[in-house]
Amino acid sequence: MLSNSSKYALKAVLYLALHTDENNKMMVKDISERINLPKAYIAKLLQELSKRKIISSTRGPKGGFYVTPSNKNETVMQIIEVIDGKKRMETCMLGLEDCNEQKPCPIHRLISPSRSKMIALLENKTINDLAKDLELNKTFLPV
Amino acid sequence: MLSNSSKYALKAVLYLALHTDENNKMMVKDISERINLPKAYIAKLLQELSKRKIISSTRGPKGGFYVTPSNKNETVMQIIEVIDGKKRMETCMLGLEDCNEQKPCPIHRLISPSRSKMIALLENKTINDLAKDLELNKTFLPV
DNA sequence: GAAAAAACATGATATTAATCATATTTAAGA
DNA sequence: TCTTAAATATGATTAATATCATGTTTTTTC
Repeated sequence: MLSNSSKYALKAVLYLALHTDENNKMMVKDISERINLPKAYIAKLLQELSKRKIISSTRGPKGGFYVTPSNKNETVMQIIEVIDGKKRMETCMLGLEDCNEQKPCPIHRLISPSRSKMIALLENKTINDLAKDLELNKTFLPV
Repeated sequence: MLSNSSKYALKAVLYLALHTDENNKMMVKDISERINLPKAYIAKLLQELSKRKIISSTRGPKGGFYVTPSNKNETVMQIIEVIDGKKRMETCMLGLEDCNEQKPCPIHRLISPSRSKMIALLENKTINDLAKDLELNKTFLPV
């Protein structure tokens, strides 16, 4: 469902949402240590997210990655789309090219409702929503 | 969600459910041509399914793969489990080892209900159910 | 304006999943 | 009982994904 990459990306963005802002940037070295994921790999992902304005960054000394209040309004699905591409989530579960409501594959009607629901939830959930839950200890992000 | 392998396996089993029985076996060469998937690959999958009694087979001349009425009572999830293993479907969407109801990851509560629903549906749906839909042209399995 | 510290861009390597190939075993039929 | 036709077992290759490495650009500070 999610690639390893988008799992890592989501973890990193949530970490940034909790621990950074315009005045408290964090460099990739520290992020990767804190969330316990490979530095070079996480770097590539964060660069991609930054290029697509899902998160923010500045180069040079005192630079680093951070998330602004505006960034926090990005949704979970937007992260997934940047990293995995739009298709991955929407493609037919049997991998059929022309599966649709009119010509459904054998499991389309069965699982489509649940999956659509899941996608809708991810599209409506913002980074801010998830960050708040973490702050209130309603959810957990172990390293 | 599903690996390529279990997609192929499900297609092949459904094809067998529609076109074979104890007296009408089909060899892997023909199956692969009909469903338009690589022969050697499909062979490996069918052998695994046969070993696990999800489908049936006999060797030698006039042999081949087939599904019995009993095989048709196997569920979609059983195919997935044989090919992908039990974990793939159930593992935390963020890949966290110790994510659970008591200590949920940031998206656990969000997507867990939809996913559980999906799994339950796959566990309760038999090959026979899906085969009937295909026979009635309620669903389609393009080659 | 030079030096250093950071992200950025690009490409290389390693690991895993997908695909293919082949020798072995079993069953049917002459 | 010999030959042939099928699945079976096993391993090799290829492709995709995950991971790592490094030179380039930008920004800060002195």
